[in-house]
Amino acid sequence: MQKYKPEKIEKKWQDYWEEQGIYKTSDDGENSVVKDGVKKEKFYLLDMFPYPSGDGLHMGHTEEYVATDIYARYLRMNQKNVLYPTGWDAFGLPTENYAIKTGVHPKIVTKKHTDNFRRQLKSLGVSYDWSREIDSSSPEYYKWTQWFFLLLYKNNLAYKKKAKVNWCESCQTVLANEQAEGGICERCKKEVAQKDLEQWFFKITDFADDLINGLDQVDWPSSTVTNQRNWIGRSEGTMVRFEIALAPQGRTSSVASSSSRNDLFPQALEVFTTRVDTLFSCSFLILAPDNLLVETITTDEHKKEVEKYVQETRKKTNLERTDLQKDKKGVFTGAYAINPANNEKIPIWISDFVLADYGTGAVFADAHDERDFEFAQKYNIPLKVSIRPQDDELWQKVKNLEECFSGDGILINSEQFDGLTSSEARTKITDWLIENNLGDKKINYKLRDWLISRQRYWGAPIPVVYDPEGTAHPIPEKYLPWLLPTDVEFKPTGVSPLAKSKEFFERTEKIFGKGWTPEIDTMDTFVCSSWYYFRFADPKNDKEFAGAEAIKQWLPIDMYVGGAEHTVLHLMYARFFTKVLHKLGLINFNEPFTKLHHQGTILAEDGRKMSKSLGNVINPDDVVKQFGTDTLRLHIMFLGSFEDKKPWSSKTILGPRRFLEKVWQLFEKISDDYKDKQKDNETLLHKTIKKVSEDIQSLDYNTAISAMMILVSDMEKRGGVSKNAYSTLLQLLAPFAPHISEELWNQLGNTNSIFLQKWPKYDETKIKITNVTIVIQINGKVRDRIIIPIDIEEKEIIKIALACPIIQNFVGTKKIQRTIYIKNKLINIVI
RNA sequence: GCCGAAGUGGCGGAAUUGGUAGACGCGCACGACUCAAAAUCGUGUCUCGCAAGAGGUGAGGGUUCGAUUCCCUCCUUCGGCACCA
Repeated sequence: MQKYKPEKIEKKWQDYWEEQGIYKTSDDGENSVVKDGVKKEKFYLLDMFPYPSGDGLHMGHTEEYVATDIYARYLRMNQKNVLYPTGWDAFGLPTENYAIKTGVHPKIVTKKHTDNFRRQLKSLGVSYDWSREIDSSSPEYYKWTQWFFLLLYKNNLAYKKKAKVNWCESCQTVLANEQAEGGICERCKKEVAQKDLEQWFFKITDFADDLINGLDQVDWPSSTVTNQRNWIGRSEGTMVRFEIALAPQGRTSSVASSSSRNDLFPQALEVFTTRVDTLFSCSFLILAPDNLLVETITTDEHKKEVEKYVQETRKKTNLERTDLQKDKKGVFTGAYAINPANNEKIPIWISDFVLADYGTGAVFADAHDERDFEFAQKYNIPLKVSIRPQDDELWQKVKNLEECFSGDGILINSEQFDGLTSSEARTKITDWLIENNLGDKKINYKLRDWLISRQRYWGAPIPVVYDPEGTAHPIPEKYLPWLLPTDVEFKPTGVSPLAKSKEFFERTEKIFGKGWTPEIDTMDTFVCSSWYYFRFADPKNDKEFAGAEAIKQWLPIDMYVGGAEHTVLHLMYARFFTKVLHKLGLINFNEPFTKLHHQGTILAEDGRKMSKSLGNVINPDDVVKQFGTDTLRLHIMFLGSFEDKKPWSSKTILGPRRFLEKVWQLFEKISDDYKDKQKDNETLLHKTIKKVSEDIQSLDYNTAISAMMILVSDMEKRGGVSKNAYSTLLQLLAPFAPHISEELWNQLGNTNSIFLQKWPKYDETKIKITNVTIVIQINGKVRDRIIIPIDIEEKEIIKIALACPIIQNFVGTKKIQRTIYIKNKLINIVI
């Protein structure tokens, strides 16, 4: 037999599997029916489809796809009908930037990159069903992305409004949040400002509660569930109405002189709070500078100062505005409000630590909030307390306003509510406010509607046109796909590149009439990735985004795998789309991803992140070339637990390679002339079948590999192995190292692929052991071990244990206080 | 600051309804083979100790016959959110 040379066998079997259609999923027919007529159980296994970057596949991809591939192969060998597809999340900014730099069209760049990704994936032996490949930048795909936009629009879930966006003055373009991290433009390193623009939004906030409730039904990592909950940020509280006290000498000229303004003058202002128990100590109100009420309520006397402050905050960048270190500044408006709890007249201030777009853009302030406390001290606003902490020492300080107490406690200075606990008071005060028409229960969310407009080229055009009056009209479905024009300049000019397309505008006028113009923004690429998992069920359908039957057969996804870094947004958006479809009665489930796993990051050998700038990136292609695909697959799974981050090691990869060499060498030692039954260690073999099967199901691939290593070492030591036992070993190894397993399987004389075999079953009777090692402890310390037949009773064990010389030494004449016996495990003698 | 995850040999990591800590792999040491080296094989490898034994899973306490595992306090690292009233 020749030496193990992976480069000679791997390509061969990859081609063979593809020719034989081993990975192909069929919706019906042979593949989904077992011989006896029983329908195979479906399993939809999905990787987050990759963005095909110019760097090619990195180690994180490799880890993820090899892990799911092992799972897919295991499922198929267990007679599951598996849908395991992939495709390309191909729209996006890096490709567009590359086009700007080089002048090469993004379509050509994308083709180049996806070709490379596909080649790499195939060389890793990943068993995707390539007949279902999708590309989100192809018209066949984005036709349906646009269809989804129209669906949302028709159901009042898509709307246009003015919104603040990140604007880089130097680049003359809008930036995505990721490009404006820390308020600095990624490209020119200059500060990013806020700018108001008309933008399209999806009404994801309508589904806030559904998105929270659904989290109870899914089997996801708890940290991801928590992150989603925090992101939605549901908080229950109370809306309190404060009457505005008209200051008679105040707003004379500008407000009073304008009669229309006078009519509009607000009677009351609403404030959201989760701490209504502190209402009696409320000493002032603070509004966000961009709250629309600011202009109306400010008195002439304070007008100048307020305007100056508002101007200043408008100029601030995001970075400055959220800088916590800076102390809180604000100005008095001259206006007053009435505290509904005690009818006290309290001043209204403005400050930019109050956010305009959360709650009502106004807060009530008191001594029981750190920020309010600090603010009041700075501007000498008188405070009082209404919550008494348990701790007396703390109470002395709080009472004298030396320290802020923001926890729950007992109410004081709160009239009929005195003596209640904070949580009791929150209910009772709210009820009282409702009875007196002074407030309401209210639930607030941090979640905002999803801004999907992008002033970019490489994305799906928003299917909207404007009539000559500027009113938006959805494009009728029959004109989809609403094609992305090709006659554009990529160089950033401050407007969407589509604005420069002659063809695009001519097309619009031709179809809709003179003076009609197209929407020139494209959609956020997250829109494309919010529904792609439906498309795999029916990727060639040109009548629907996916046929109802196909959806029914395959969805929801049984296991979804991808990195933990972008999952809050992507998973949220994808769940939102599913919930929309469910609400509209188009599907009968409301969570798309039943089970979710995140792979841990593969760090560089030095423990840092792999990055081009650090020069510590390992390219999977190089590893395949040097060691072979099977070794790479085994090694990356053997590095550690799938969900933990772990450093790459170019040294320890020798271990898995040696292991495969041993498996290869072992072929020479197959002998059916031996009395195989005696030769094989059947207990170990069946234990290994059990261990590997269980570990694959829980993605504990590292320990599964370790179990196979133990089995192979044992076979080696015995100097021979039966063909049966060796065949079983190859079957266990096949999902992990498919090429070598298929090769050796073939050399055994099998004509069928190993992947058409049934997964080995273990025999419970062969695992059953007759002798066990019992640990003898004295006072909880291990002193000796004895091997005895299984299931011996305690009395018997004590007798045997006490007969051991070592134990006798320890016990001597001391009295035995008690003994603890754990059957077939240990005996602990307490003296 | 808040939320979450994690801290185990020289290194990557095993082990949890509380029951033999360090599986498996790398590295290292010694031995075999070799003119030699590589490769391969064998033996050993938590620390201290000749040994008997003692100590040991980030630190300190607690519960228990027994704690890497459960509880409390603290430290460190990583990830996410970041003035959300």
